[in-house]
Amino acid sequence: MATARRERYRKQTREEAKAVALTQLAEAGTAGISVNAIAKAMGMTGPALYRYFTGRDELLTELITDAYRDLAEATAQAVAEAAPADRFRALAHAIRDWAKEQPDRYLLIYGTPVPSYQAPPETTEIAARLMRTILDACATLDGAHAEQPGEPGEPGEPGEPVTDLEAELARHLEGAGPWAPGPTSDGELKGRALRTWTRLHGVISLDVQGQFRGMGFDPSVLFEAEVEALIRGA
Amino acid sequence: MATARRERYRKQTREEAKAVALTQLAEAGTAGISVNAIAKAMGMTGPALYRYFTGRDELLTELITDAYRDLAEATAQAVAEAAPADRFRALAHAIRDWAKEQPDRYLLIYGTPVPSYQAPPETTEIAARLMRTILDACATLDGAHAEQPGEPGEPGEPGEPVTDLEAELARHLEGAGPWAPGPTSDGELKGRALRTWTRLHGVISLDVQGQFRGMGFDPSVLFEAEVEALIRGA
DNA sequence: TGTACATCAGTGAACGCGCGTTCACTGATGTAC
DNA sequence: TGTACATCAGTGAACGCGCGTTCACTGATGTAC
Repeated sequence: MATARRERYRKQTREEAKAVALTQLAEAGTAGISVNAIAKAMGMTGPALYRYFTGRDELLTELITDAYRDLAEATAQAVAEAAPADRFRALAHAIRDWAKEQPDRYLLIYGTPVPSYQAPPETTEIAARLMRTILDACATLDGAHAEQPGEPGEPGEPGEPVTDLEAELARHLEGAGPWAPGPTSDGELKGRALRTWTRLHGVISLDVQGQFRGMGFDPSVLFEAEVEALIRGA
Repeated sequence: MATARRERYRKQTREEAKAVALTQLAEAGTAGISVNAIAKAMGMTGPALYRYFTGRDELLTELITDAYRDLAEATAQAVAEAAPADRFRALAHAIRDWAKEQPDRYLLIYGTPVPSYQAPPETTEIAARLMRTILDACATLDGAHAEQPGEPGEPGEPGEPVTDLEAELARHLEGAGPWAPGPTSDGELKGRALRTWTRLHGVISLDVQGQFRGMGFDPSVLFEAEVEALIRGA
């Protein structure tokens, strides 16, 4: 079918538009992403882009979901490829590496939310995928048992539907008491995952935002210290 | 002098403008802060505001430095008022409380940086004041000695010039090796302060950005856990 | 292989809008004698 | 207390700009016979 070629071109143009949008994001932030400017950069006029996106919001949404998916996939893959004992470290470094390579995309999803922009529910679902990978990685840490659905040995299988993380978290947390210091209860595991998330985000986001600039120390050393502290179970 | 009254009105108008700007910040983010709209909300025309600010950038800068100062002062005061044993907890809660009360101002200074906006050096200096308070609070933790200039007993004395934190940090870090696990060396103290900063920021920023929404757990419990972990020296 | 028709990509003009900023000007408020 | 002058606050018109989005239209690319 010749229609397939047309379809391919279509996809290609969409991708190009998003790529240009990302450079605008890097240069001028979310507010700097402009339909007209993207079109111009691609050598066409503004309205042409409306053949590919219903409007600016759809483009933005696409950028966001892409970023979530990208990060989740990169992380899941890194974890899957690592030896069992290295899984947690692999997780941490995968997230940080991704963020450092594409700071603007990281901030797009984990930075200050775009005001008056409501993310579609789809977004939350993809975001949960990363959380799931973190959970699995935490389960590989010493003493943690592995009764998670989706065996920790193969974390983040792509096709598998994401379990209802929210409800799961809620259940475990109210069941075991919040982060009870008992020996690796379920609540403990969830707490670990959450703390992993927040701590990694703490170092990564401040680093990526340039808040460490001029402070005369190596952010990656600080990051390493946090990772080891997490492994130590602190 | 009648001139004093005029001066007072002037200051008052500036403050009102900034207050309106803050509501705009809350509603539409940094990009939503508009000179014309602020003026209209105050019942005057756009150009009138140019009697009070040289332009939009000065207004923005003022908002940012105000936020830094406000947070630093609130924190320093809370620490100073606390009993020695409670200083660290007081620090942590002061920062979080401030952020939760004024999420937009917190994100203004510790969120995604305004693109193409260069903060004046003055900003860094004020930001260092908070870091200084954190350092002092960390020094009150078990085993830490207190040879910091500006006695930890009275942290954050307002008038005192901020010591060159950057150089200080660099010196200590290269001197003692980065966060050597020795018993409360200077490097260790600095590492603690940094980790305190990044961890608190991790929980606070994600919370304030609404990333925990719908996850079915109480963010303040997570925060508490992090504070206690920091005190435990983990 | 050729022709008739449908679908799609892209253009150019136009819409209303709000932005930051400048400029010349009017009144009001202050100061000095 | 009254008058002459200087300073300041605020207005209204105008500048150029870029934005998202719509609309009618032209060509090109595909499909069906």
